[in-house]
Amino acid sequence: MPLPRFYKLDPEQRENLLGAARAEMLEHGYEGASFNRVIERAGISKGAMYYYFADKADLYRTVTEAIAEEAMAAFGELGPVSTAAEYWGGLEAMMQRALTWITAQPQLAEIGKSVYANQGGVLDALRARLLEGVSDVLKQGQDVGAIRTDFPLGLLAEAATGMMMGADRWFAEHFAEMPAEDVMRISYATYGLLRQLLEPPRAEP
Amino acid sequence: MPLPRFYKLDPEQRENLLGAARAEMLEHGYEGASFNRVIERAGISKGAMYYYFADKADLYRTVTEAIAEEAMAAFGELGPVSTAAEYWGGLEAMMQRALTWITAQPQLAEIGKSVYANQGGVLDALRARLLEGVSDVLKQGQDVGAIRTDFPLGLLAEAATGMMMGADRWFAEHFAEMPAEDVMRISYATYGLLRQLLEPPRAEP
DNA sequence: CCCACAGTTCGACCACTGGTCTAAACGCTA
DNA sequence: TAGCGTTTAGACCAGTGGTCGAACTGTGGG
Repeated sequence: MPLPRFYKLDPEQRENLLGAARAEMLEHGYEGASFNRVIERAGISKGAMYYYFADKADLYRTVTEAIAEEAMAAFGELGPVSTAAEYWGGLEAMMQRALTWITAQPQLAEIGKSVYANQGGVLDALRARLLEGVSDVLKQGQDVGAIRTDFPLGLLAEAATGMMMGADRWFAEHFAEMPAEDVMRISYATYGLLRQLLEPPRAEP
Repeated sequence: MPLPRFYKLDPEQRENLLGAARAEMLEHGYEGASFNRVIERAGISKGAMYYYFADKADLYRTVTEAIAEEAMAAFGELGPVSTAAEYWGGLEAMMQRALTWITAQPQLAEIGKSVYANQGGVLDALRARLLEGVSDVLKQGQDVGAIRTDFPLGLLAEAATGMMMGADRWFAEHFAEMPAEDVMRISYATYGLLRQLLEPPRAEP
């Protein structure tokens, strides 16, 4: 997080700094973003930047966390559910909201995905929080018998997230060359795939 | 791939160059590896290096492809199968071999995973080949009725790979603090999870 | 009034990165 | 030995993230 002084800065300047960093990341992606260019963009000196942020990672982390916050807000909450059917309905709606946000903000989503892909880097904490969010949702499902309990919760969360990321990658690569109705149909079916992965196993016949 | 001249180099020197690059990548990971250090390690001049490799990406790609080759060889083939039961047996053995290799070569595996995580970078071609391999194995399963056919093959491959990567991440984070028998049990159960994801859906009761 | 002092800003500078380019050394054939 | 393509060496380049001392600001006290 930024040094405490940063929060004593007038909001306009704060927005300016973070905005410059965000613009840079949108244009060049997380990896390609240049600290020096951010400084140039913000019209501030290097010394000043380092006066407010510990280092490059600090700045980027701050921006990325803000994006994650926006995403979370857009995805919304599951809300209270008391039956498995309600749960799956709520989850479907949530996934729908997520999908809408992702397609509306493809660049932001790209940054989000780089958080997920990142391993051992500065975004680890953020990644952990994301998976905690998923775990929480799954936990809710377990409480109403919608989600299987025969696996460690964290493992389920990782597996489910990984699966959805994989599916997302496939869609990103193919949805351009597909009729819209196929996209809809298959993406809905993929939700079914997720559900099948997470539901308690049916008894053997 | 390296410039053609590289293959006219005497094998010892070839091994030296690739070895230096590999050592550097093992020590610092794919992202952290420095081209200049590789040159230093190899005891060769920069001009010579650029004489044999187009650029940094070229060198790293070559090394990574070699590692992928080794991994593929270690995983082995599924072999001919004619029933679903045989298929799942063969796949289990294959996953077992993969797991063994990964735990024996954790650093190499780490590089392999960074290939998977990578998006839009120099490793894209390699990533595509990996998924093609997975697709081939799934295709074999479809032919004997072991793998569902109600999804595009590529999507299944991405989803399955993503799920396993997620699971792997969980194991990497938890297996240190777990009794070995739990690791075995859960990892075997995870294989069941994969199978459940990929098998044709059972008819509704 | 002005001086001291903390808080803030500036940009020159540093070590390092991947990449380019000239020039010399080498091996070979004529 | 002269000439020619191949190979090697390393100075050099722009760009990177990061450091640092000097300069500027505003404020409170003697």
